[in-house]
Amino acid sequence: MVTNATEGYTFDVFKRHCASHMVLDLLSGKWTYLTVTALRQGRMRNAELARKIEGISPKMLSQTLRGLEHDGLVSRTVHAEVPPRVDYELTALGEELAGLMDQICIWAQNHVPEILTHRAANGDPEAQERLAAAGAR
Amino acid sequence: MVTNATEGYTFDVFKRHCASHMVLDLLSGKWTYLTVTALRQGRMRNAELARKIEGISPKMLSQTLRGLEHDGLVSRTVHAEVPPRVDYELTALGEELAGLMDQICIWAQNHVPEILTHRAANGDPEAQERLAAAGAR
DNA sequence: CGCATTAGTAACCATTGGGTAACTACTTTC
DNA sequence: GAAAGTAGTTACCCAATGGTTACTAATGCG
Repeated sequence: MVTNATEGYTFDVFKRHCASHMVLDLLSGKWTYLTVTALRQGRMRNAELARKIEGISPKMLSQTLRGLEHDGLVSRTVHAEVPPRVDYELTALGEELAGLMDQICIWAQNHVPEILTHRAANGDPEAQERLAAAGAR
Repeated sequence: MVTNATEGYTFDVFKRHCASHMVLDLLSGKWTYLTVTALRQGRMRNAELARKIEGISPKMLSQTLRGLEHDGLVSRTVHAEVPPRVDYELTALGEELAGLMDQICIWAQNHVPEILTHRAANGDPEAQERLAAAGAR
């Protein structure tokens, strides 16, 4: 159980119906992580994001950005120009979260070999292939 | 693009088919986060975890633990006793990740009010209710 | 014998998340 | 007048995720 520093809230992440289950919403979703991380590099347009995040469909990019905007992590600015220009930027709140997410990203990148080794040892064929490919290089 | 410190790997999280997409696998999944965080408090048995993580079904607990074990983040020890006793513990690798996840968890807890305010402003009825309930306290 | 306890797994179903493709709206340029 | 470029949305479909329920195995205890 944790007591919130600023307000008087008392809650426990492990309980259902607890507001901090929003954590899960923030982290889940296949594209949230990549989108937030991409925006760390600064303000970007829809098409730029689509190009950067390989494999994201227009629908999911839009949906993910809408979600982040909803939570106040990303701001969306429409410029009155032709052709239209819309850009997205992390808010201060978003920046904070992005920093933490980036830590995990860096950690993961540095431990890819270890995790692959574990997976391969447990019989994961994809991990075995990847390891073999990396070893051959 | 990031170059791995220990090996010679070069990869980019934003590319598909990149090994660091494992990040996503680690973070996604409704229960991974809670399970890892729960295990930060030390070695635990199946039933203890089930009690702690409110709402998790036996199936999902088992599946989540199996996944974490697969990746080498959690170790599973079976004791030759009757009734059977099995306990789970974070490995060194798991501990590291758990620490980072906890940062995000703490951040989220501290910013619940802000995020709820944003959501409420964007017309989210659940957020409006929660805010009203918190205000009344 | 039969029940209780622990730690599951298996089968089945409902929900949701995500992908694909097609379509809109607006204006400048050819 | 038609095409191109920008930023989307909508409809439709499939696959993955997760929930529910029922079942197993092993053994000590009354």
